[in-house]
Parts: sequence; C-alpha cells; structure tokens
Amino acid sequence: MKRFNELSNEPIKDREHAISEYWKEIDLLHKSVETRDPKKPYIFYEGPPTANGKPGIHHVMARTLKDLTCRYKTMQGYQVKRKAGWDTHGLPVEIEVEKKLNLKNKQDIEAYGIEAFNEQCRESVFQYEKQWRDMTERMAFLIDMDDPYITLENDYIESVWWILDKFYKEGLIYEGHKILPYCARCGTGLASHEVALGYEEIKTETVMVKFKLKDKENEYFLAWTTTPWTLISNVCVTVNPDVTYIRAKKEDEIFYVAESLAKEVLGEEYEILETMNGSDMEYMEYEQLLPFIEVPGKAFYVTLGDYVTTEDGTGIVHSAPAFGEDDYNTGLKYKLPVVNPVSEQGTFMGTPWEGMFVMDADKDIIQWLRDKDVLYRKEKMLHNYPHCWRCKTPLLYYAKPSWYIEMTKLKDQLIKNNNEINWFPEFVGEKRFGNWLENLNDWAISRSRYWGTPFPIWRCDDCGHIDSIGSRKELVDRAIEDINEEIELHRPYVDNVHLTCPDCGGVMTREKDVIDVWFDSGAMPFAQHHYPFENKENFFEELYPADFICEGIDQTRGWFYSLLAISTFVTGTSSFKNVLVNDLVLDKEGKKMSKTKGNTVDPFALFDRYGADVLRWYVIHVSPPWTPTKFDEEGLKEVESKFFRSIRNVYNFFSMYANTDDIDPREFHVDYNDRPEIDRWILSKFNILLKSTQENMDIFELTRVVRDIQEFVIEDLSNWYIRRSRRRFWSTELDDDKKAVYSTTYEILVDLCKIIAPFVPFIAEELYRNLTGKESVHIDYYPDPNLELIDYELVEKMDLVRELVALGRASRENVKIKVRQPIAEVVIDGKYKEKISDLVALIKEELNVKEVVFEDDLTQFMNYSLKPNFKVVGSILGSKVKSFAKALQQIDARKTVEALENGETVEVDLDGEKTEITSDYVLTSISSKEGFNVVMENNLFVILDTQLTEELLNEGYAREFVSKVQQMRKANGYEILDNITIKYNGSEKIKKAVLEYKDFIKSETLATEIIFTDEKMSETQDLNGEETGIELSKN
RNA sequence: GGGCCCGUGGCUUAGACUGGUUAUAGCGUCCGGCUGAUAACCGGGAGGUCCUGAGUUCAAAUCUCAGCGGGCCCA
Repeated sequence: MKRFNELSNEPIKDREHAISEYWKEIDLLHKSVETRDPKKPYIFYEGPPTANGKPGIHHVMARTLKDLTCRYKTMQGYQVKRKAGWDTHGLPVEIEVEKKLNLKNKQDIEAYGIEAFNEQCRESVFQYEKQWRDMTERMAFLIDMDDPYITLENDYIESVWWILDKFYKEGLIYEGHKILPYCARCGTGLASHEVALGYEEIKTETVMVKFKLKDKENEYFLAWTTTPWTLISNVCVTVNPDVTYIRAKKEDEIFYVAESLAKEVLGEEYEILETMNGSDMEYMEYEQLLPFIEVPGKAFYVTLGDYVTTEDGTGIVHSAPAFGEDDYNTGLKYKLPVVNPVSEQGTFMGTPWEGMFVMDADKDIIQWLRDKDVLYRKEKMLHNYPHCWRCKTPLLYYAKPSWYIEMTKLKDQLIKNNNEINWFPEFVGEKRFGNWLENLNDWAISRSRYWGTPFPIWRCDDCGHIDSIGSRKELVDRAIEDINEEIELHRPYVDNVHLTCPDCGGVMTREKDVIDVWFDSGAMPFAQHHYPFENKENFFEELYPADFICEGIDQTRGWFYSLLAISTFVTGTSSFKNVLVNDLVLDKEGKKMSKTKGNTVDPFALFDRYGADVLRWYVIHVSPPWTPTKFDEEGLKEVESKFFRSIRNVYNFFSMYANTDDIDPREFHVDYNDRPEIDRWILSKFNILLKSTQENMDIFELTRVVRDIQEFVIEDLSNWYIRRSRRRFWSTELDDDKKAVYSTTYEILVDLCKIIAPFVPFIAEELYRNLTGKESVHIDYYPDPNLELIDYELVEKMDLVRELVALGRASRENVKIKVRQPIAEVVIDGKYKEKISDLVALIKEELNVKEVVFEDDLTQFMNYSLKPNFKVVGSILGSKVKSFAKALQQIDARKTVEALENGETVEVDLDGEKTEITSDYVLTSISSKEGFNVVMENNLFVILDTQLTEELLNEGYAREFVSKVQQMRKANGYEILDNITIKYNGSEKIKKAVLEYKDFIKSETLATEIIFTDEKMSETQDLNGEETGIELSKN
C-alpha cells in the first residue's frame, strides 16, 4: 500500500487545473474566510481594475502580491475577506466606444445620443470580464469575483453622492477654472495621456517685455514669456521669493531683473542701484502692457511663485491665469481675475486681432510691442510643445469652468495621516507622495463628459441657487418629475430630473458634469459596502480601515491619493494602514511593455508552459516588488529547474523509500535530543529559516523570503541533508536512526509546504495533501519557529565542515586524485579540533580519507602575516593606520602573534612614536609555503597526503569496480532490490583487489556471487587504467 | 521643467541605512569530477574603470555634490 502518493506527472497546465477544480469543490474561497474568527479581521481592499482591457503580466505581479499577503494572513489566523471590484467609468471607456462607433468628438457623441452612447459604454466595460476571471482562477488569486463592487451600480453611486454631498454641505466644493490642454480645432480638451502622444519640437518666439512701474518714469520690470499672445491677458508678473533681484540702470532706463541673469540680459554695462529678494518685491505695481481688455478688480502687481526659475529669461515671468496652471494657481492665491479673450475656436475676441488664431497673432503682437517701444528683446527658441494627436494643431492651455474640492484646507491633516501609514517601500510615502502632498492643489472634480458618476449638484435656472443631493431618497423627495428610487442614475436620465428651488420656487437643473473617476475608486472603502445606507453597525469594527492594500507606483497620485483624500475628509483618518507598492514589469531589455512595440508577454501562454506557481515564484524571486522587474523567460526556466525540481525530488525520494519500506513517520516520534547531529543541524537551519521568513514577511521583504527558502531547499535540504542521509533511508532495520531521518524529513517537508503556500499555492497544496491527507494547506496555520531547536554553534560547525570539504575537493582536483580513490590522511588546522571533532567521520566520508589529522604547529607549511584590524584601529590611530600597516609587515609575525595571544602587549614604532598594541589591533592571516599541496581560503586550509599505498590503490580499484557495477545495474534496468551475479576478468591487480574487497562489493551491489573467469567479455571497463571485463546477470 | 527610483563581470542580482583594504551569489561559458533520489550534483578557470568626475575621510561600491544614462509620475 502506498502511504504517500507520487507527484503528478501530468503537464503542468493540467496539474494546476485539477487543483483549481479541487478548490472549487471544497469551496476554498469561503472556507478560508469562514474558518477564521471574525473578531480578528485583516482587512484588504482590492484596487479595482477596469475590465475593458486584457489582463497582462503586470497584473499577475500585482495580484500575486495581494494574494500571497492575504493567504499569509489567513494562515496566521486572521479573517481576510476578499471582495473583488470593478472600475467601470471614465474616459478610457468612452474612447474605446468612440473608436468602435467611429465618433470623432463630443458633437458626434451628442448627435449619436447620450443614452445610446452610455449603453455602449456599459456593455464595453465587461467585454474582457471572462478573461479576467480565467486569469484570476489560473493564477490562483483567491478573490470573490461573484460578489464584487461595481462602480456603475446605483448603490455605489449613491454612496459617492453621499460623500460629495457631505463635501458640499461643509462648504468645500466651489466653482473655479481648470487649465486644460485644449485643441481649438477639435473643440475638445485632451486627457493627459492624449497630450503625451503629441509632443513635438517647435520653434517659438520668446520675448522679453518692459512692464512700466506705476508712478515711475523709465523704470520697468523685464518679464519673459514663451507665449506672446497671452500678454493681452496679463494680470501680474511673478518672481521667485528666494531669488535675488537687482534694480539696475542701463543707459537712461532702469530695469528689474534677477541678479544671476543680469549680465546675460543687460549686457556688460549697467549700474546696480539696489539689490533685493524676490519676496521684497511682492505687490509692487505696474501699468497694463496691452490696454485692450478691462480687468475687473485689483491687478497688475508683483506676485510670488516658487516655480519661477533663473535658467532662462529674466527671472521675472508674465502671468495670465487663463492660460497656464502655475499662473492660474498664482491668480487663485492672489484673488486675481481670470481674463480670457479667446473663443472656443482659439481666436481672439475683441482686441485689434479679433478673429485671428491666437498663435498666428504672435507676430502682429510683437510688432505692436516694438512700435510702442516696450519690446526689450526677441529670440527664437526650440522647445517641446504638445500638439493634438489627431490633427497636429498646437494645444492651448485654456481655462475651463470646473468644480473643485478645496483639498488645500485638509492639507495638514492629509500630511499627518500620511505619516501614520506604513509604506513599503518607505520612500514612496515619504518622498514621492509626501512631496506631492506638500504641494497640494485643490481637486478638480468635474469632467464635462458622459460616462461617469453624475455630479449631484443642481442649480436654479432663475436665481442661480445651488444645492447638492446626498441620496436617492432625497432626489425622489425633491424631484419635480414623478420618479422613484429605481431611477437610473447615469446621464441622460438623471439630467432630466429637476428640483424646485427652495429660494425662489424656480426650476433647478443638474450641472451636466460627471465626476473624476478617481473619486469613484477613492470612495470604495465606503461605497463598496453602500455605506452609510447599509452596514452602518459593523462598519468600523469589521470593514474599515484596510490593513493592507497593494498597487502599482503609478497609483501614487491616483488611487493612493483619492483613498486618503476621501477618507481623511469622511472619517478623519487614512483608509489604509499598510500599503505595498510595486513597480512596473518591463521586458528583458528594461523597456516598458507596450502593444505597439510588440514586447508584451501573454500570461496565459506562460501559465500553459510553466504553470502559475513558477510564474509567481519568479516574479517575487527576480527582484523586489518595488524595483522594476525585467521579465525574462530564461529566468522562469531557471527557477523551475532549480527550485521546483529540487523540492519535488526531495519529496519523491522520501515517498519512494517510505512506500517501499511501508514507513509512516506519523506513527513514531524520536525525541529531538536523540536525533543525530545532522538532523539537529538541518532542524536548526530550518527553524532559523522559519524565524527570518516571518520577520521578512511582516515587512514585505518578500524577495528575501523566497531567496532564503530556495537556498535552504536546494543547498541545505537537498544537496546536503538528503544527500548525506541517503544510506539512512535504505538501512534495513527501523532503528532510531532511521526513524529520525524519516521524522526530520517529514516534519520539514510539511512545514515547508506551509511557508511556501502563500507564494506557490498549487505545488504546496499537492505536497501537503500527499503528506498529511488533510483538506488544504491554505486553511492550515503558518508555522512558528521552535527556537529551542536552533543551535547556532552547530550551524557554524557544519558550515565549517562544509567549507573544509569543499577545500578538500579542490585540493584533490589540484593533485588529480579522484574522490573514489581513498587517501591516507588530510591535515586540518588544529584550532578547529575541539569544534569539529565529532564531525570527523563526515569529513572522512566526504573526502574519502582514512585519517583526519589536526595540526597545531603550522609553521612547517604556513607563513604568517599580520594586517591591521582596520575597523578597530582606524578610529584609534587615524592617519597613522598606514604606517601601522607598514610596521606590521616588518616585524616577526609569528612571534608577535604568540605574544599577543598570551595577552602581552607589543610595542611598534609609528613614525618615530612608540605605540603599544593589543591583540584586537591585528588580524592574522596565513598563507601556504611553497612546495605543499595546500588549498586555502579565508584562513581555512586543508593539506592532503597524496602518497598512495598499495592498500589504498586496492581499495580504489574495488570502489571503482562497485561504481561500474552500479552503473551497469542501472543501465540493465534492474530493480533496486534485485540480487545479481557478477562475472569478471582482468589484470592481477584487479583480481587481487576484488578478492580483498569481496564482501564489500557484494553488499554494495547486492551480488550473491563474484566469479572470476577467463572468458572473453562483451563489455570492458576502465578501472583506473586497468581494463576489466564485467558482466552481470539477475538471479 | 519638477519630483522620485535605479545604474555592480555577457545576463539576473547581494552588499549601501551603520565606510574597513580579497565585492555576493546564481545563470551562461570553458575544464575536470561524481552519480542506484535528481533532465541532477561537486570542484575549478576565465570574466569587474562597482555609470563618470569631484569632494569628505587614514580608508568610499557604500557618505556628499555635479554630470551622464534608464525608468516612473507630474507639468
């Protein structure tokens, strides 16, 4: 009877599929939640992907991180709910549909009909849902796709409305302007990713112009601009508060200019009249330059802005709030008017240039400036300027009316809350996100688009009174039309709902805008549970805030911000405590993957070829999540052959012998103290691993974790412990030693399954179920290290032995004596005698030597030399370190060492100064004297006795003979337990050796008889240069 | 234009916070060995301006500054 099943040899794809099916069968998803205590929640928020694109390899990366963390926490006993989510609104969806329907702009959409258009958007959103589901299942992302939150649902929208209403009621929503990149020809604003498509180098005229100071003659601010046409809309000039400016006389005019640019701007000859900081110039007034527009309110004075640089121009910039974001923000700060004489078609209204496209008017405006003698200088400059990706027209930055949330009022609290968040890695929160919060602007919340959460603001057609709506019930109650709560909340339906104005009794109409999709996703902590309309009782106990979220670094100003912004306002706290940030997945050249470059990787093909486990292990193994992952398929192969084959082989080896011998380690226990040293060693190593694994898991040092585990499995478990212990597995008698090796191997394998389970759920499950017969590793508990089993001294000892063995092998290589040839002795430094004497047998076997000799007096083989112990001596001797090093080379190293070891101090001469040194000042190193076969490294060495006696040579022949027979057994296809008869012929040397070692050969090869014959053999072997015929037959 | 991250043999990387004189390991490559658990394994060789330059220091892959190159985000 087989106690331990063999591992499946089906193609990886089928193997993993079968396990997926099993999980469905036992309903692992719900079981993993229900077996855990709801009083001990670990809350995870899924950042919603949009389903209108195919899942790619970077999603596998992000979802592996999410999944493994949730599995890990579940195994630690926490209850981790796994609600999926879909992001369904937004411009990308609209653009997909526009392409599909061949609509070119907003006019086309309106002509097509908003109702029909939005219907198409709704359908488009779930176009790829099946692929997403497939991927989720194949990569074993344990998440509930049957009960997701969906941002387009009425319940979701209602919660979003509730939040917006709260913002409005607290006076944090206001109307303003947003500076948008705008294509005048297409009549449409462009999204940032569209802008990025159209950058082109163009030549523009830049001008320095003279703004005349108020009430002063011949005194001017010299201001610089790259867009002369915006000068008409000028309302202020801006200087950097921290830059030094001068007031200088040149000929008979006086100019203000940045000190560092004065030479360049004014030439060599000018006289400095005054020096001042930018901040001193605030509010100095000047006269309007182009007097074509009436500017309401106070304007035309100096303002301050950090963004003004002294790299180009004059250090003073002209500002027109309608046409630049920095300008706009400055205007806002100084309550300056937004002056916009430009039509939606990009032409001037009024002014002498009425009807001209603004950029074409540059030349004429410059001429006008020249005529009025206010043009100081003009030059052409090359720079990168965005163009419309459709029609190549240069874009204008243009003020569009927009609604804002006054986030700047919450700035201090946002910063405070951010400091409470644990960011992994830290620098994203501290630097990238922290800096961004320091420069926070108000949140432009409205979009004049179609497919999105409608903005719940109504305005009275008559008196202009504004109200916001915070729930469906409120909408129904106040609606003029006869509607109920089932109303579809999207456009155009909601546009048709009007309210009665509480002030004048007039009709109120909804603002046509939809809201920024980031607001949708940032509202998810509340909206996913339809809070506060539902789940109000248990919200703060069981549903909020998240202990863990995980997304890409591109979400810094996206989801991470919108989550923090909304929750800070709603609850005063951050909605997430820990956030793991991952960087991009690049191709193996380090280039971004993109469809147009054709360097994308299809995750499904990789699942087929290598399996999800290999892919998951690889993405964590190759580099830390927060560094860009260079994806290389060769790396997958490496991980597969190294790690996965090793762990499978360890199991196969164990199960094969356990099944053959009918041994079940669960039926006995050997006390740890009674286990052999090598068992206590591997258990030490393993418990050290368990300890570091948990510590690293908790700080998301996941790459360290998988590398440590992989190292342990390959080097310690497979290549040393199992290899060293092979004979113990097949020993005939079930004594304590044999029990120990089975117990140790079994215990380690079972716990190993558990610690790899979060990373590689499939193979862990297969091994676990084969080993334990229990239901699932994923509902078992994560093992804690047993600190009592850690013996650091033993670990150090074994490491030393392994190093010595490695040196011994290298030494054999040098003298060309193969390991199968026994040698008489090996000499090892006597100072290790005490430490490793009980492992001498192991060294003997590994190096195939008869004696291990510890030598105290190394002077016959070794030279001593001394070096400063820099770390110690550096701070004491300082600059004298170099002469100390020189001095050490000159004194007698051995005598000095002896004296220091006896606790004496030694005096050395440092630049004529006598200095006493103690033993911790120096490090001793040894090097081999010429003429010995010494191999050494890091002060460790071994010396082989290379003289081979006849006796040793005989044993060498015998071992060689055994080896050849074993190879032939394997080649002949004999079973491990088959008995055989050996016939051989050969030289006298061979005959003698075989006779001498007859019993040894018999027992090693399971031969019942070894017969010397004179017959001609069909096969001959080379035994250390002796040709020998060998034939086997099965008994 | 601004912010952040990165740059270590042909490739993937450790080390950097806390400076210490022989820079880590794997892959690949070449040579040799071993094998009745392993499409394995073991030993060795070749292969490095630690992106460049300057500075701090007795001492810099590591700290500072400047530059170059790559990436991301924002303009």
